[in-house]
Amino acid sequence: MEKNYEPHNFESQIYQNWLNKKYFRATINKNKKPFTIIMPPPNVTSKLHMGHAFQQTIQDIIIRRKRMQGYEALWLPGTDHAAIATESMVCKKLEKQGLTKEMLGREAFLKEVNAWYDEYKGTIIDQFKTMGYSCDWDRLAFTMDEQNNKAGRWVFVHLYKKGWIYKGKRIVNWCPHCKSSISDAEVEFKEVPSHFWHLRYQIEGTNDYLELATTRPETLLGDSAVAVNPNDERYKDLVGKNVILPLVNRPIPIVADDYVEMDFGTGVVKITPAHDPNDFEVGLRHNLEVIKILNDDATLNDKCGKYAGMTREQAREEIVKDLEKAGNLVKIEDYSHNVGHCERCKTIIEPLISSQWFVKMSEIKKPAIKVVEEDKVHFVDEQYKKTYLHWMYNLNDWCISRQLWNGHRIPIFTCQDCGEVICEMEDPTICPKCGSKHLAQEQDTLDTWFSSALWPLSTLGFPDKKEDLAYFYPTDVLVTAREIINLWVARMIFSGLEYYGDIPFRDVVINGIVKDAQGKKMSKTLGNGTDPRDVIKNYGVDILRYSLFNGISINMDSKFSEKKVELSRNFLNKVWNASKYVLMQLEGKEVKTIDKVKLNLADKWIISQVNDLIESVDRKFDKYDIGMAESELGDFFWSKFCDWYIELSKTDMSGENSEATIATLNYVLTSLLKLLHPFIPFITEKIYLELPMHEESIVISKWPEKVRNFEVEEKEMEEIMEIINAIRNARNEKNVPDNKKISIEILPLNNNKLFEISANYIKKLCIASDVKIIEKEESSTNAISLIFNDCKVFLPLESLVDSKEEKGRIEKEIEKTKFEINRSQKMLGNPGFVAKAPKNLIDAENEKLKRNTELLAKLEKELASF
RNA sequence: GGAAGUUUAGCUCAGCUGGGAGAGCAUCCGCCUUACAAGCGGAGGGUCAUAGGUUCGAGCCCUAUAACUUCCACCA
Repeated sequence: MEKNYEPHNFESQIYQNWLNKKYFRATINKNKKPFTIIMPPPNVTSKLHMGHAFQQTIQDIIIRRKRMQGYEALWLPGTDHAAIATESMVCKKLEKQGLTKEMLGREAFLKEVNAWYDEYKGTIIDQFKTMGYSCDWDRLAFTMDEQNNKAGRWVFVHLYKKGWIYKGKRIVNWCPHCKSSISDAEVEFKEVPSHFWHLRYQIEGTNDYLELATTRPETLLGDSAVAVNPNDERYKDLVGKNVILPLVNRPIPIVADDYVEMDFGTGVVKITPAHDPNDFEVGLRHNLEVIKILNDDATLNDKCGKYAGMTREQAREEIVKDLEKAGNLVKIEDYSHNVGHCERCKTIIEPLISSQWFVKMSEIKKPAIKVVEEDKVHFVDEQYKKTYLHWMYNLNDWCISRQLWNGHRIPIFTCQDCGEVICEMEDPTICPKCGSKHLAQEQDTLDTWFSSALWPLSTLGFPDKKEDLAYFYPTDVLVTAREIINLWVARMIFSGLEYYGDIPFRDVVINGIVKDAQGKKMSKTLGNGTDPRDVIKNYGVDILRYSLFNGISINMDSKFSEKKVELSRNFLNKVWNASKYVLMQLEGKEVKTIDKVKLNLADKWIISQVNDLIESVDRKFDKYDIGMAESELGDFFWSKFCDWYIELSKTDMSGENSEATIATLNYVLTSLLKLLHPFIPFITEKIYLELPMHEESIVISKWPEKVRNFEVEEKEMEEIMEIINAIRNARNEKNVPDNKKISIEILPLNNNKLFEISANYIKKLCIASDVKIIEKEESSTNAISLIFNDCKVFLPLESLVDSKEEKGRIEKEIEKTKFEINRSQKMLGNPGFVAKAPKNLIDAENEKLKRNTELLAKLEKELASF
């Protein structure tokens, strides 16, 4: 093995070998249980960022352990076509050439889009491979590939025939500049200073007025009601009456609706169903007329009389003037509020009514609610179960049509001659009703989430390949982000249930966000992000992977910093060096398994510790607490294995029973490498293959299992460790530098054999020239004495010993012990505690009391000798 | 506006069904001890956000408050 840890020398080489050996390939294997993860597909044109590195590595860690545990482990990768983002990028590119998509036409435009995909496709996949991800690359999927198209078509036809797809009206975000509807995600809300215009409408048949406030007086022309809260005492009597809409002199009703907040404004709202999403909803509930008053470019249309042709800004000005003249304007207040802007052109968007396609949700959502309520689909973080259910209970019909060209075109054809609507698996060429060949397909495409919702099904071959589906589906765990619980997770659940009759996954893990060192979200515009590609370049993949998880909970947001990368580098370097040491010890020796040798005390201790570790790490893994599992492994490796065991083993290595130590070193290192492998796959493989006993690759090696514990020896070793700590402490207190050896005398009071066995451990770790086991106490005037329950330790430090100081030290020990005794006595004297506390706690407390009482006696006797 | 999360050492975070406040980094002291100075040994450092409550016992459970973060909605 090379002297220094140089990850770049072997990481990519090792990965290539894994690919060649097809370790990540998963096929139906009746002798194994499957374990499946479907990757949430990253945008096909994206580049690796910290969010990917974090989320995908979580999955790699999970799947690698399962593979080692003997499951047929499938991690199925894929990419997303990201319709909106791509369409907007391609449009921008065209714009630079002075073109628009309309100038190209649909077909040519889609060619451009595909060229764009081809150009960027693969970058993100290559970067995932660099990260060491153990995906079955043969199954790489794309949300626009054939299987997905087919699944989408199947589902659409299925829903259509069931009568669950329909065309309806809805308010969309309309950009008057782009002359297109845009999705909610493309709307930027910005705080804009404006006014609150207080208006008064005359109540029909009276001289009374109703006062209301609005930020958009120009939409008054499209008003079809005013609304108040049904519980509002001020207006209760007016509900059902009419007011006269000023300027147009049209009577409109006063309706009662919960949407209105009593203590906002005057508690009265004008309702414009055609130009406000909330008003539209109110309109539906009260069956109100929908009056569209705007053209596509946001000028007022011909229904607006003298205002027709004005822009919305001009109209606002004119209408306010006219209202003032007519005596309907009460006052103008300053008011600033959020206004939606087009992300691309920054124009203020206009909510407009238009025709859209919908999926009826009332039936399809029912089983999806049930499986989560019953935890058949289990959100590992309970809080998200609430998020999900809250959304599902209030779920309205799903608008699936988008006015984009990129994406899955809605497979509905209308006969231009007889009006017959056709929706089948194959594109029709003639009308089945009238035989006409004049068929027109819908222009709109489907919401990206429509196909994403089928991801676990389509990637496994739905609706065709029933075998893979039967074996790998339902998948085991979904790892995804908080903000798409409703958009994606929910839709996969009802889709799986409706189209295949089973849940798509059993566990849902929602991962946190990786933020910068200050706790700010990493963003391109802020430029505060760390690029994982830079970390890989400078430190290697394992170090990046390790740094992402050390000491964090994956469900919470974490902070990433260069500092953490350095700490990780230090750890991996430690792993390298410790392994190098172990390999040196094993070289040229016959290495036996630990059940074939007579183990030393330290060997038994570390073996017990490793077995506890395996249990604990497994427990954490099973709770998806992988950040904590990593930290525990790191701590164990560094402190228990390196600082304690390797140091202790050095004394046994030079003894006659070194074969046990060799066996133990081999066993412990092998186990630790395997446990660490899911986190840091490359370095562990590199070292593993150097070990004398190894399988073909650590990737397919067997995950460690608990073998045996040595309870007695574990306790004994820990007692010795406690003594070692106390001696080291005394050395430092007396300022004895580490380059000066001391001599140590031990007077056993109990278990004499233990001290004979351990003398060399103490000698080595306390930097002693010799450790003498004595039978009788000698004069202690020139020695420091340390009192334990089972022994006394003397450090004859001659001139450094000050009998006054020694007396003080013993007195301090006595104080401490008395305090402990007092504490125990108080607790045990408390009738409430004795009556209510669990028995094991009371027993433990009694035991402590006993030991401390004995210790106190010894200490007091020691003090008396001064 | 609605909901959720966080608040523990100077920093980053652990702390299991309530039962003596932990780790790493940083700081200070001492060491080139034959795997590792990117290292080894040791030490100091905390009113567990605040105020109440439940309990024999609260970092943990309940109530309120504050600050920060996130998600959803976008409100006349």
